[in-house]
Amino acid sequence: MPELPEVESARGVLAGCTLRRAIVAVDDVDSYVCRPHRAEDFRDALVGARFTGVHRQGKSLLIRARDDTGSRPALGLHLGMGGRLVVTDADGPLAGGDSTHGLAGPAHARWFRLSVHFADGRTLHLVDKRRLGRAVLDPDLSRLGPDALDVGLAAFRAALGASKAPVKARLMDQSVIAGIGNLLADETLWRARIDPATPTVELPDPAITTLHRSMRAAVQHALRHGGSHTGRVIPARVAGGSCPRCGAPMRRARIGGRTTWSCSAEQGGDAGRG
DNA sequence: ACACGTGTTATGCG
DNA sequence: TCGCATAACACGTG
Repeated sequence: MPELPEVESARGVLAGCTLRRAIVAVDDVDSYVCRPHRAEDFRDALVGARFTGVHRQGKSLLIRARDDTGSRPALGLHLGMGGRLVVTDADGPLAGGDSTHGLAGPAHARWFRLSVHFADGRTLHLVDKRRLGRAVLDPDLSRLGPDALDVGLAAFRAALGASKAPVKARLMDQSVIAGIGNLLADETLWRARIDPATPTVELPDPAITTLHRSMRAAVQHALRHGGSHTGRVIPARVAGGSCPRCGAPMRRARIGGRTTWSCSAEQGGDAGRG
């Protein structure tokens, strides 16, 4: 699930349920997800501290921590392809829990990759079946581009640059714009009526403006409606699907290494160019 | 059984 | 060296 909207709601869970509580134990059970993993690393860094704030850039989370004497290493979390954050207390899921998935229950403990226990009985779990998520200390976010949620038009245009790469690959490149994944990229380009295979350098100024507006609209829509999967073109990303706007057949391709769906009429050929 | 996937990174090619 | 495309990672799901 995790693209920008899902990570933003995870940020809300952290900010609402985990701040200012003393950390009494840390289970960094999965040395593949928790990196670098030297024994006791996460415990030494966090036990005795409290989370003081949560920052999100793109799909990355940075959780600042401190104790009575000063700052501690920050905890960096990335949800990968399917990770989630869940907070529980003695009565069960408190936040981030999902009634359909029920990821907080004991039956799902095998997918807990990192757990942070607080003095008041709450526990934060990183739940990740696929183990493509990551937990690190003092993460380096310097290679991330501007966040898709608040990047302005001028910065957006500058970030895209005059690349020969397909515009969809540029949108998904986290060092260009942070937060856009496969679904949001398809939704953005569909809203803008731009062929995802168009070399970025061939996009005229008006198309860049449209693309910027469409990206922000796609992200805002996903934030308000509960996730990247709520996009308007997402249901059409199936074999035999048709464009929700014009009814033309949807076309499947592989761009930037990811399955890509676009409208064969509105996003074909020179649409959005010239 | 087999292909696929809402992500990131290392490797390979021109 | 630069920039882009692909493979690899891990594992549940259809």
